[in-house]
Formats: sequence, C-alpha cells, structure tokens
Amino acid sequence: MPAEDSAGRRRRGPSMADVARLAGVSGQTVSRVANDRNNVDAVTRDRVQAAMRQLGYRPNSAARALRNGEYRSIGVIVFELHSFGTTRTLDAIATAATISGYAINLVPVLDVTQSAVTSAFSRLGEQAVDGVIILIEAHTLDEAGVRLPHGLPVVVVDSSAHYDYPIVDTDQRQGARLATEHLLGLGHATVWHLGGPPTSFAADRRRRSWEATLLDHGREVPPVFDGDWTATSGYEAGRQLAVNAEVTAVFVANDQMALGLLRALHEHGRDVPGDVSVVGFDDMEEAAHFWPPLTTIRQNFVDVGRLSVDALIREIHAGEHHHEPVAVAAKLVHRSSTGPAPGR
Amino acid sequence: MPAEDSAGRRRRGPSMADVARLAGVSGQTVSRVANDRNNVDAVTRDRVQAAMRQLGYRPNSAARALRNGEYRSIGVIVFELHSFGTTRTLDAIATAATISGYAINLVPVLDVTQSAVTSAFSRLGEQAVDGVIILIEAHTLDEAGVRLPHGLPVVVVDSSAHYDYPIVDTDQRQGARLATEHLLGLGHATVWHLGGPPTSFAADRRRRSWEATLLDHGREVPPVFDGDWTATSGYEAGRQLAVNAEVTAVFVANDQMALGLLRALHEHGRDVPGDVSVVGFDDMEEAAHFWPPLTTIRQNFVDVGRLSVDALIREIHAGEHHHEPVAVAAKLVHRSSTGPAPGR
DNA sequence: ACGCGCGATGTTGACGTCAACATCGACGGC
DNA sequence: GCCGTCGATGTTGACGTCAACATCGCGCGT
Repeated sequence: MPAEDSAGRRRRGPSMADVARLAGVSGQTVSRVANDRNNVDAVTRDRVQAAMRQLGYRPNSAARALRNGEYRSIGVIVFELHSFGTTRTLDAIATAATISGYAINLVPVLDVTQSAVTSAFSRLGEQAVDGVIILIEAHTLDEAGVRLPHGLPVVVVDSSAHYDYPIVDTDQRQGARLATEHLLGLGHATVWHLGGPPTSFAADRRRRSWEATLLDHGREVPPVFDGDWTATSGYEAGRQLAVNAEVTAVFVANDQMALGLLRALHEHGRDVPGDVSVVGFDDMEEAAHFWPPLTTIRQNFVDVGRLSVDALIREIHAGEHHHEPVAVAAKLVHRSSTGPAPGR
Repeated sequence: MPAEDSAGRRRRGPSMADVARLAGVSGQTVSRVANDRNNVDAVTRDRVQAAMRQLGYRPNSAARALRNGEYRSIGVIVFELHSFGTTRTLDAIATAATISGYAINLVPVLDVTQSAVTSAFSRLGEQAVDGVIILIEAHTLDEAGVRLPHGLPVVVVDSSAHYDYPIVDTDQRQGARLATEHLLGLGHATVWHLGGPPTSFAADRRRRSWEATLLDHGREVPPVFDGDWTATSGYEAGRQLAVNAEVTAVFVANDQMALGLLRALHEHGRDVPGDVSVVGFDDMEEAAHFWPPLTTIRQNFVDVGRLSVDALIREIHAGEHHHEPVAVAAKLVHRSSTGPAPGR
C-alpha cells in the first residue's frame, strides 16, 4: 500500500480544498482557475495560481474522470514491440492521441497463448479507457473470441474485413502489386514470394495480391515460402531460395525477412541485384543501409496511426460506426537491390 | 462530448447500484463480489455475477482510484520509438508492470525541442499515474529542468548519476570495455570508435570507457566519430573511416550505426572482418543477419525494464529512495564481423 | 431458554471535482 | 434613489466505489 503520513492516512497530493483554503477562496474558484475559465478576476486568479504552485497542486484525474464520465484515454492492445510495423504504428498512435488530448494506455499481450489475449482483454475491461485500438494480428483475436466489454468503442488496425469494428490499415493489396509489377517491369519472368505467417491477415493479403498480379500478367505462380516476420526466418527460407537458379526476383513480405534473405544470398555467392532482385515491405530506417540498400514498399505508418485515432475518437464521441475500411496507400522506394533480369 | 442517451444524459456503463438492484442486494455486496472477498454466500455471489454479466458491468476505475487514492498505473515518458533500445525497454517495462498489476500510461515527447519535453512533463502532471519512468535521454531532461510534480516517484533509465532519482541502466562501462578488449585481444593495434550523440549520457559512458580501456592497455586513442544512433549517421561516419587504411577495428556505439558503417566499408571494397573488424552495441534481432553477421554487445533490456519497474513500485509503496544506481551487465555476442588484425 | 459469537448483509459517508444554481455587490439608466 | 443587469464568487450535490460500522439471524454452549 502507498506510503502513509504520520497520522496513518494515505499520502495524497493537495486537493482543491487545500488550495482554496490557502488562497482564501472557494473550491469552485480554484476549479475555474484550473480549467481556465475566463470569469475569474485577474487578481484572484494570480492568488490562486500562487497557492497552487506553493502546494504543488495537481488536479486529481480520477475525480475529474469520475465527475465527467470520460477518461480522455485510449487503450492500445499490442503483442510485443518486436515487429517494426507495430512499433511505428504505436508511435504514430501515441502522437496523434496526444495531439487530440488523449492519453495512451498500453495493454501488452504477454505471450501468444489464447489465454494471454483473453486476459489482456479482461484487464482492459477494468482499465480507465474510453476506447480501444487493437494492434495485434487478427487470428489471435479471432481465437480469443470477441470478449471485449460491450459498448466499448474499438478500432482494429488490420487487414481483415471480418470484424464488427472499424478497420484502418495500409493498402496491402496495392503495396504488393507495386512490388510485383516493379520486378516484372525489370524483365523478370516471374516473381517468387517470401511471405509472412499464414495466420496474419496482412501477410495473406500481400500473398494473394502478389499472386493475382502474376496471374494478371500471365505469369507462372511459384510456390510460396512462409516466414514469421523475423530476419531469422527470412534467412532460413533464403537458404532454399538461394540454391534455386530459377529464382531471379523475390518479393519479401517485410524488410526484416528480406535482410535474412540477403544474407543467405550472399552466403551462396549470388549477387544482388546481378543474379537476384529483392523487394521488401515496410521501409524501416535500416533498409536504406542493407547491403545492398533495399528496394522496398514504404508503409505510411503515421497516417495509419492518425487515422485509427481519428476513427476511434469519432466513435467515442458520436457513436459512429462501421464505415468503409480505411486503406492507406503504400509507395515503392527504389534502391539498389533490384535490377534487370539476368541476361537481359 | 461523449454520446448521450435519449434523455440527454451521458452514456455511462452500469454501476454497482444497477447491478445491486437487479440482483436484489446492496451495493456493498456487489463490491464484495467484484473484489473477490470471501465473506459472501455462494448463492448470493452467483446471483450477483449473473447480474453483472447481464448488464455488462465493468468496475469504474476512476471511482476506484478516487476511493483508494491509487491509480495502479505508471507513466512512461518516451521520445520516439525509433530507437531499438527504447522500444525494447518499453516492451520490458510494459510486461513487468502488467505482471505487477500496474497499467502503463505512455507519454510521448512530440519533438526534440525543450518545450515539447516541458509540455510532456506537465501533461504527466495531470495524468492518472502513481509514478513515472523516464526513458528519454538525459540531456533533454536537464535542459527542461526538472519540472515534474514534486512528490511523484520517478525512476530514470539512463546512465548519469546526476539525478535526484533512482537510476537503472545497462552497465555501459562494462559493455564498452568488453567490446574494446575483444578487439584488442584479436591483435588490433588500437580500436576506433563511432559514438552516439555527445548529448547522450549512454553514448558518453561508452566513449569514456572505450578510451579508458585503450589507455589501460597502453594504446593510442584515435579521434572519435560521432553519430546520432541512426544507420544513416553510421554510414556517413563510415565513409570517412573506410578510406583510412589505418582503421582495422571499430567499436560502434549501436547496431544501427554499425549497419551503416558496414555498408560504407562494402562500398569502399574493404572486407569485414578481413580488413576491418566491427563490434556493435545492443544486439538487435537483425544484427545476426547483417552482412557479415555482427559481433555486438547484448544489452539485457528485459532486466533493465523489470528492475526499473521494481524500483519504481518500491518507491511508490514505501517512499524508498536513492539507492545505488542499478547497473545491468551486458555481454559479448561473437559473430563474423570481427577477426584477427590484418597481417597477423 | 438465554445469550454469545460469528458470518452474511446493509447503511453511511468520504474520496476530489465541477455543473447548476444561489448570492452578492457595483454600476447605469430612468 | 430604485431597480435591473451582469460579473465575480460561493454552496450544494452527485459521479461510483469501498472501508468502517451497524444490523440481523442462526447455531451452539451451558
């Protein structure tokens, strides 16, 4: 339990009443000063502010939230901050929320098990939040069943349209098409794919769009390799791709796996982009300094974050709901890891 | 303002009173059930729980916090989540806090200006937190002056002993010595250094320790190159290091800059580790897949996070204060970017 | 048969804030 | 000089929860 003072009472900060007493005014006047209302005499205001400073007064946000029925805080459920995309999106969400005057309540899912997700959701039920943004990959969500308190506004950052909640995400379809067509445009007969985990909707979208693009152009669709977003999984898949001489172009579902692939290609003495061209996805800051610098699809995480906060706040205030999924455009960043098909 | 019901009242969730009415008991009994007190008859408990489920009751944490004088929440001040270390530490803090039953309130500093820091601090003053962990680099903190509400428990994750707050951090000194001695042990005449921004205490510690280690071994201390933690800055410094034939060993203050350095070395045709050995700091997941895989100093972010949460909670509960700074040991991870000095 | 103890449940009030309403005094118009 | 107006300030109560205290009834010991 918290520290207590000599009388055995909980140590709490000074309240409005304390400030009021010191300044010789009523609590209500203190409230008015604290909230910047204009109908307070300048002299009185100064006196109150001096008293606040002297006592180190800070408003009690619990009381305020109780009174106003609003926490001005939004919960963000995340599963590990290892993934580059999640981290950047969280950053953007935090920034957007702060600008809109909302605090961020970070609710981590401790491990991949279903019970961890369920427990994160139930923790959230007791949290002081007005709404929730879900940043974990969808399949986990599905399995846990939607155990979120009814009536809590929710926005999902993901690529499935299967939820009862508003959705904001990068336009995976368009991004993957950009990558694939870039490689085809360089004269490669076809494009191989190193995908994300099959359980991720984002990975699924990228894979489908890659496939559709190939078919649109009348190309063969090579078998897919699946990774788990980590560089290590990219390296492992890469060891198989590297020994296959037919492989001249690979679209990798994220930059980290692309890094692993590059390493595998180097180890097998295959030149990039001379023998094999590689395109990533995300455009993490490091990608520009991979060896060789990675051509990749840049996601606009700032917009994703901002738009999900906007959507959530709209839902909180107006009870609005169920708009079209919001898709944020991605763009191709051309660097040195892609070049013309060999012998062309 | 939040959505209102048809009567124009704020839409709020059901309260204990609503549950009590439905279950035909007093509010206090509902409270006892909600808090898992044992002195409630099993039959009554079931009835209350059924009512809770039916109404979708969730306890109002604002009221609870007001009543108990404790938010069970800790604030974490961060500046951007771009840096790998900050992100990992935040992750560890979130995990540790959750396990200890504390929520995380993320308070982003929006940009590098002093006013942004000040404003983050003052936002924090109004936030529903019992304590604060500061995860931004120290110099920014200094300039802003310690404007934190007096009496708010604080823990700083940084490497300066100049604060009035408890400190937890990786043992920068030991980590940098490990890196430097590893390179000297491989027969390099001396070790060059690509440091972090001079304003960072962590960077400062690493630099000093590198220098001290060289002096201990009677080696020459080459001029320092300063980066800003980004791969880009590492690349730029790297272009200067790469053209200097004397450089055979470089200790880089983080992995991201090391990546940029590797790229610069490749571009100048200098072999790693044949011509130049490189050691990084952090051990981000990707480091194992750099080309070549990077020898680096692994920071134990999990421990840093856990220990800072522990220290903060201790401070919150007992008002304990001012222990020795906590230094978490780092360790060397040997990969392929380091080898014997050329011609040896 | 009486009372004591104890477990189950109910009642009251306080946590800090702020909207709504009440009050008070000064000033201007007639 | 009287009243109406308006701006500054004060008073009251309610938000939802829970500790402290009060009550009630049942079983058991003597």
